[in-house]
Amino acid sequence: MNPTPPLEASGARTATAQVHEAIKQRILDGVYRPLEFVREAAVARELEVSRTPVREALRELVSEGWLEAIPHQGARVAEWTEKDAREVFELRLVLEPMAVGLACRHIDADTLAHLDDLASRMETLTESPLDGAGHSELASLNHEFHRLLIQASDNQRLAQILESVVRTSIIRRNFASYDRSALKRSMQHHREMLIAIGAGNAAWAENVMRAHLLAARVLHVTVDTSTATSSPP
Amino acid sequence: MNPTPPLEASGARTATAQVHEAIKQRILDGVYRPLEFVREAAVARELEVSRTPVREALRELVSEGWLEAIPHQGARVAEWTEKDAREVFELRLVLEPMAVGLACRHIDADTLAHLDDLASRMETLTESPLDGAGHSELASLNHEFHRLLIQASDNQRLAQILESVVRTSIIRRNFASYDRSALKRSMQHHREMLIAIGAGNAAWAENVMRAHLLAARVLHVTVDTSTATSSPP
DNA sequence: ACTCTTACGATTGTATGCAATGTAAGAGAT
DNA sequence: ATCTCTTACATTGCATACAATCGTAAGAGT
Repeated sequence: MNPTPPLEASGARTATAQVHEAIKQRILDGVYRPLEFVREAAVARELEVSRTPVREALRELVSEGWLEAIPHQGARVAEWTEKDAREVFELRLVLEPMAVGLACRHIDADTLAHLDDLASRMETLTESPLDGAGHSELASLNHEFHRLLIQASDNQRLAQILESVVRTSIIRRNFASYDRSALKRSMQHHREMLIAIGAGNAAWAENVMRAHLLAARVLHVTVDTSTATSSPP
Repeated sequence: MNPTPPLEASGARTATAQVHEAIKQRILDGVYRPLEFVREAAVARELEVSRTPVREALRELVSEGWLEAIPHQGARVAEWTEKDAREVFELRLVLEPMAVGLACRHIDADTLAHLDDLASRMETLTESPLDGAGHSELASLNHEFHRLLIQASDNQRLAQILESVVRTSIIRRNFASYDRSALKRSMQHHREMLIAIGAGNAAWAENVMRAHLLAARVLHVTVDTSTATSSPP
């Protein structure tokens, strides 16, 4: 699924993997801001390792798109532009429907039950007004819902691509801009997708996913409706 | 006076970049075979550098999917299974039509002319019987055609994803299994796509691309089942 | 005031030594 | 013979020292 950081039991990983995680977390937390350089020596000092594992972690993060490398100058946090947001949405709009379509053929009962549970917990959350922590938990559950759905597609490459594409955009995504009706509609989409998948109706599930993403896009960015891509037959 | 991005286009690249290229070439050439470990010390000796740039190049190649890393054991050439082939085809079948669809809106006259030239050269090649070198050149032109089309989509992430996805499958792809009619049909697809793009008809172009890929899959699946066994010496 | 040169400091790039880890062969016991 | 434990070896993981390179700012010359 995620090939780059060698995934092991979270106790005895290598130093490189730990540094990798730590830097990624700092980017997500906004400690390192866009266009800011991540200095090898500074990270090494703070995490109490040598520069070697830091360098290797930085190279990996560059390959994953978190940082951009400038030879002999260093690695800095990738900037997030309007064009990036558009690119990611275009990709999600094609890949996530593909994922649910494939999931219709491969999903097992346990996964479906897990997804159902996640959907229920999100619905419960949205029944009362949300504070900051509520928004944060909702975002977390939502991310897990989409991640699990993607895994169920049984296409490792698709899963890896989507994971990386979605995670880079997740930084500035939350539900703060959702009003009550938008929230309820979003939850409804989740529920409807599960029903379509349970019925083995791929086309239904795919189109609900497209509606789900397009509805979210309206809230997150200013949309040029002419950039819509046609759906496969 | 030199606004050109300081990327590795120059001849005086870093040792890491050179090692990266060298190893990639050896994988493509079959010097390193699937599941074979690429040893740091051996590569360092042969390329006359230390283990450090080799290690960094290996990490990058792992992130790009050329190798798989096993902690404390090394990096080995990723295996290519039937499932891999299926996954890649599923992705191309969705992403390449998307790319041509987007290209319909963003493409410029120069690129279109370049594509036209590539299509013509391929057609010329297929008019006479092909030897090994001919197949190789056709494959090269074909790869360049698809690459250029993908670039024209003006979606950098899509381009990067497709480049990596297609590259890993290109190793075992050639036109040796194409009979005369299949070759001509393939060339016809290229030509028709360019006409559809020139007319700005995205749906047309997308569907020709799907047909193009599905037609190719039929031939490659046949090839795969007959040559799936392990290799000679 | 302006431009070009140059020296310096900061940072990355590379080499090498040593520690940690996994693999496999062999000795000893059952 | 088979199993287990030990041990030696090959390889990766990490730390440190040194070299190469870039950006900057001071200074000479015009």
